[in-house]
Amino acid sequence: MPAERRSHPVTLADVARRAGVSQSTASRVLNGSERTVGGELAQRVLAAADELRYSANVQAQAVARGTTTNLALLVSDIATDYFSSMTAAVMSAAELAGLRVTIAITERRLEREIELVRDLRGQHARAIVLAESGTRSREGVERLQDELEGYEAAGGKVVVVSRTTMPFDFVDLDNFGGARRLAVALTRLGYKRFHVLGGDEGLVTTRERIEGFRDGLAERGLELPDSAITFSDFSWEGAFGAVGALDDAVLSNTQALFALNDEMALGAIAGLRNRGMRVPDDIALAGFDDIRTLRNVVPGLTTVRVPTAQVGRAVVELIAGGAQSPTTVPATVVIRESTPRLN
Amino acid sequence: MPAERRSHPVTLADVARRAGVSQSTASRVLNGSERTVGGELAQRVLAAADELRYSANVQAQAVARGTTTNLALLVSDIATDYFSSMTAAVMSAAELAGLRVTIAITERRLEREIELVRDLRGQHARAIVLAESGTRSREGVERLQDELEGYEAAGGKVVVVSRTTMPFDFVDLDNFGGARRLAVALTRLGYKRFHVLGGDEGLVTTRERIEGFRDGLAERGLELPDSAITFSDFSWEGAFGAVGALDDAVLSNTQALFALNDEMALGAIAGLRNRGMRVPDDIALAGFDDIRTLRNVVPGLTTVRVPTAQVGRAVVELIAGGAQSPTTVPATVVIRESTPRLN
DNA sequence: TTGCTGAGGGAAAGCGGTGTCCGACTACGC
DNA sequence: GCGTAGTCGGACACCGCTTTCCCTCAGCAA
Repeated sequence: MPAERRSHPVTLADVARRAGVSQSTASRVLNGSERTVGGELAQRVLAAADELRYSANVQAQAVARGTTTNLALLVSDIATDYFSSMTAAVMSAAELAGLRVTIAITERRLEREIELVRDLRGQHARAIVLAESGTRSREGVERLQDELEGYEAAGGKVVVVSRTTMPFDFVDLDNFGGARRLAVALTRLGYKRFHVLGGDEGLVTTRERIEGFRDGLAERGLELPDSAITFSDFSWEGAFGAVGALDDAVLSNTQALFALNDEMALGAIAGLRNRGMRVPDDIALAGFDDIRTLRNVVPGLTTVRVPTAQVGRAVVELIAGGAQSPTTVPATVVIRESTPRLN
Repeated sequence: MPAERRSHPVTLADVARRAGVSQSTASRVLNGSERTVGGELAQRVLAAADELRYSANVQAQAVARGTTTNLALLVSDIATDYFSSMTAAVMSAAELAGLRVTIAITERRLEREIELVRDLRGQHARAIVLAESGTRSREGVERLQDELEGYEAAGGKVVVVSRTTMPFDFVDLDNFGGARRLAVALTRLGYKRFHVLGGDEGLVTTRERIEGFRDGLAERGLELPDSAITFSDFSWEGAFGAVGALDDAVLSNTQALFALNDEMALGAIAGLRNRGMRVPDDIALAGFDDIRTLRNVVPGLTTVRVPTAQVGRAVVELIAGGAQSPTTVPATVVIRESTPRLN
């Protein structure tokens, strides 16, 4: 081993010195530039960089260039099938586009989101992606929106997923259409009496899925009264609790439950089991998202597939590809054993 | 709305100018410093910062200070229960310590890991956490280790989880002990004939769990011949395939399967179902990790719980808390219905 | 030759901060 | 009343890199 025991990082100046060129030249060779550098010098620089194991200080580059390649992804909870697969999708798309992803966890707390956005502005993140469905109190959202607009004014790009009420570029899941088609499919299987397990009442996603479902039923001449909807929140525990609290009468009168996402559907299964009811023997059940873990549940859960990979790609496209038009990602119904044909 | 339509970011100099103080003073007030600033001036700075919605440029701070607060977490695949909960754990512990986390996905590819480490060196990440079990080809590991040592020499901190063969600070899961206790518990339930579904053969985790299991059996006077181990890889698909390929004779001769992690156990269940076998009626099954999605599987899967939150805390402690001594995190056996008492 | 052009190298001025150093001013002891 | 220490602002030199601008020099037309 020759030497290089210097414990402090190798800088561009070191490389330049070693190659016997100016720092400008070294920079041009190593870190991409308009200008070209003569062949022989370029070789020397490359060699020096290699020997010294040079690796550019990205923070310094960011400062000098005035821009970063960081994409910030805001999710509410990463230890969840839906968000972790969304994250994986965004990350792999971002990688292709040469963007680095940093993940921030909002815990669904608005204050935290606002604080995070402000922080990210300071970080000069190139883009902020809000991956969770939004809209709680009207007023809170305005403050968040304010902060995001400040961020955009400072040169950042905002992309929201499934949160079309905000005035930013978005990627929309076809919640409405998916739920509508699910309703139609279920009625075709013979179901007529439904009960919906809703997520947080204020969320756009909740509303869209319910309205889509309603619309689909209407198409088939059926109604979904408000009394046939129970709100809790978008979590396993939420649905578990909601099912536990449901009236016996209600339950015995419904043929199929529609949980607004799979996580809830799984919670519902557990809740039902707790009450001595089995899916689909005693009641049918459908979810939404088609999360990965469904392959572990028996009988298979009927659901609506949301192609997260496609969402990831669309998001990055919006940021890096210069695509302007917002995208709506399709959602397709997947019928499995939890909703067998009736009769 | 007063003004502030400047589309370029507010800098510290702007704030200082507005407050009528020097930049040094503004810096001292806003971004923590040894030195104090007189009450009135401090107030003015704070007010100016607030009006301008100032947010410090972290890259510039990093350059000036020569250090960052970034922790890089290397995982092989984030869309997995085990890693996503590990990630969540590290993130929440890191947050408390004022560290930012960036996640990098290795896809279990050594080349990629090496490249990532080099990259991170350039990013001046404060620490790199290798969260996946390691050790493939001896030679490859040496190159990775080399790169990591370069990173440490440059002032970074390396922490490895469950990969004690490398010469870095580590947090160790008690794979050996957990598996040993599992073996003992299962034999106490009456099981005598086992088959193990192993992960990647070269991985430390695989070896430790197998050896622990073996040790536990030995304690009870039983043996685990090599022929009772089938290697595939640490994934649902791996176990699914392995189970599918198992000899009928082998299968009918074993009372309990031990899958080296839960993901594999779930794959095994699917594989067994495919062959018309049910757990636990036809064969018992145990896993390892106690991942979150187990709450969705019926009958409940016997497993060994690894407290990821604790791992996360230990990791961050090693980085930020100045704790020196490596930690071993306990693993506790959780018996559920997939391994009922025999007879 | 002269004059011009264009390519390519280097010096130096930033980028937005931090931290050192210096100097002014107050407080205090004797 | 003077020396001295202690506070606290501000100037300014960095941090590592990019980029502008200037300069040299080769190539080439007139």
